[in-house]
Amino acid sequence: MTEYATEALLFKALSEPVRLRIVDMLSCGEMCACDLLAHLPISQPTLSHHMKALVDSGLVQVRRSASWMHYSIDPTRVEELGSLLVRLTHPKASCSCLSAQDSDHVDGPRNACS
Amino acid sequence: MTEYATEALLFKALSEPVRLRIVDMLSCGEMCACDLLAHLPISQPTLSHHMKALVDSGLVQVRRSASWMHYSIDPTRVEELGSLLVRLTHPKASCSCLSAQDSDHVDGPRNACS
DNA sequence: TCGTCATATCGATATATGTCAATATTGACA
DNA sequence: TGTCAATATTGACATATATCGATATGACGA
Repeated sequence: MTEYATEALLFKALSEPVRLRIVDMLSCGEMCACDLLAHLPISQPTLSHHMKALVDSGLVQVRRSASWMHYSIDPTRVEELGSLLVRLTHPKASCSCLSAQDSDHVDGPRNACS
Repeated sequence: MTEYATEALLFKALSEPVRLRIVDMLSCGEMCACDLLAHLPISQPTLSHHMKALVDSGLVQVRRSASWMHYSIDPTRVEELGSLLVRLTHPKASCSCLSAQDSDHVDGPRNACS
């Protein structure tokens, strides 16, 4: 499962309503933390917590100007997430279940169910 | 935040490494629970738990044949998620922070930070 | 009807995380 | 250096959820 842990973090970053709203707000351009805070029903520490999650995921970039933190969406990273979504869901020739290495099960495939 | 809660559930469904791997396995075609279980290092109740999460999100469809549950990806729902990602991250004319209705803050925008 | 197999649910537990108040840190400026 | 504003961190708490063993349900065949 190790190989999927990193990729799951990208989706996890967007799995909270607050963070989804923040991303939506950032989609119209760079915003500083104080402006985000002014339009969100959350406390300052909570905003800081969520911004850290978004920045850690790489989906959001941060630029410091004096005391202000300016956040913006990283289009490259978003594009990567889109590609990941396609890669994970689009039909492929070889099934990944055959190449999975970290399964505790060592027995082969059972008789196929109808 | 209510408006984003439903959409966040789609990303939440993909925010766990196990579920991401399951989706990857399903991307090559329909699989039954027993086959998924045979290739995953998790217990049967845990698999059932994760499949319920995926089916509830709508990203995975289920088809019953006798005692077997056959799971497959719903391409339509995946497409919706892709569109959602674009909609949330792509630059737009009107910033959603101006139209947000469920903020506890009633004061207007502060002085813009540099 | 009985037994078996596939899957779902229950109950319990551990971990993760969202949230806030309080406090610390950082940078700008006098 | 001292103060202030913006942001980060800490500590505490509540909730969510991932996980498993045990058990229940449901379908099929003998």
